[in-house]
Amino acid sequence: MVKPSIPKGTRDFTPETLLKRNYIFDIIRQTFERFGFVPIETPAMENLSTLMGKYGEEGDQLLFKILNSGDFLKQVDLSQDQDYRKVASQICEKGLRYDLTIPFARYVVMHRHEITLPFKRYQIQPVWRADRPQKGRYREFYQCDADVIGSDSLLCEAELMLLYDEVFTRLQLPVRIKINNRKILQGLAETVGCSSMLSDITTAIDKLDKVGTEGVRQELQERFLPQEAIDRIMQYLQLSFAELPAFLANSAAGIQGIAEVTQVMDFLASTPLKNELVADPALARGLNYYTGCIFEVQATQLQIGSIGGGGRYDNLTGTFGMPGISGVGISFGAERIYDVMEQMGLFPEKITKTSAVVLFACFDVAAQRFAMPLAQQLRHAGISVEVYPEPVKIKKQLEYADRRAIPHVVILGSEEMASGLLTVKNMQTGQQQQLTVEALISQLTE
RNA sequence: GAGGAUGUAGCUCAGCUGGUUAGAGCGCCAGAUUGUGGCUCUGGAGGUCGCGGGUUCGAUUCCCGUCAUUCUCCCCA
Repeated sequence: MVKPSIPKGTRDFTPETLLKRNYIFDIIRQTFERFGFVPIETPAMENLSTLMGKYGEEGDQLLFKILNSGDFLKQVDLSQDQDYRKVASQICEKGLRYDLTIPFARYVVMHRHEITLPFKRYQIQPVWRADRPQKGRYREFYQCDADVIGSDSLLCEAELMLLYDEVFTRLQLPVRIKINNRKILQGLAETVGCSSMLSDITTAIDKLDKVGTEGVRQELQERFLPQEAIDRIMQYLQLSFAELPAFLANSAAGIQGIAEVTQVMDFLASTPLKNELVADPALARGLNYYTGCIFEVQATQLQIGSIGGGGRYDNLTGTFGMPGISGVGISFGAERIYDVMEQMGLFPEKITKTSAVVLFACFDVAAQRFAMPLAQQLRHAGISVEVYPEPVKIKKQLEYADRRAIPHVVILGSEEMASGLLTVKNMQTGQQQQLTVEALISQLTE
């Protein structure tokens, strides 16, 4: 006998869980479509050549690689000591996708002739990372991405802010949306005389919420920034957005970044958000492919890290031979949104219930045969119906209805078949009535 | 990659400084109620104490190893 198990960091979803997850996905999907995004899907596996080198050194390590079929050892040169990475590249040509952005870039290039720019796509699919699982972190998890590719306009950024606002409003989950611009951070790096260390600075600043100002200072010291630069960065972190122009006055990039954020705000001037939108100079985001505006969403009532993020990237398709295309996108962290909503009790009561509204409980096979056309009649009236498949004791069948939270049970035996009147039991009140099918239907469809 | 914690019934866990038939709650099954769920009562089933080795007269308990799970850091969603 094999002890049943699933791989580390993966999950089965129970009906209760999946009904709640789908509630979130449905709202996100509907909102994407309301903003004119169209769906695509890409394969779970991509060629490793598509994925490798796109997520940094550590990213390559975190890719799940798929062993070639057939006699994969035939190709391998084991005559001398080899780096395992080299061997891996000889025996694996495919890998599971790590995110939805790179496959999308690949998709755009491959389908360039059938795509009309600007192209607005959304994609809700699982991704895989060979990471060590932790609380709220899995090896298989879903991403919900929407990107606009082929437009430089900051109206896209503004609309994405409205999209975030709409989704979290519908989920009744209060959030703070932060916006900043990579060029502002670049301006900071220039201003403190460390342009070449931009990514060190952004990864350090990114931890501000987690480790505090002293933690950031320490992080910067470990990354060997000059003391003077560190002092000025600490000074920067205290600034409000309004104070940035003075601080970044000598950086063309910095001024450009401020202008971009301001313009996004201008686009939103006459469509106020229901949630908080703040320009936050301290917002960094680790990913290095962002080049313009960057966003992050946090739940305001719970400390749980970000539940969404995104930004503008230039030239994402460049590595696939299609340079000069700019895009901007956002992502929803479905797993964390779920956790927050669960903790705050935001899932509507009715989605946690079973789908069936009526159960037919039959005494014997004759009653079951009698029930079949009645069940169909109810179903055609739009009512979800189950017929209990075994002619066992009514006690047993009522117990089943009780556990599945099915609100109505039709008890069917010789008496009902003779009279043509159905015995309908309301499982909440325990009361029973004798009804014709028509009366039952009209009662349930009121 | 580094460090910690935990593995006992289907689930959540108790089990004293090592001691003879390893317990509880919940769940499950049956009955009280042969055409009626929840509540109650009665009875019942269910355990290689993760696995391997060691110490001992004796190990669920102590030691070592191993596997699994989980948490923190790194990184990320």
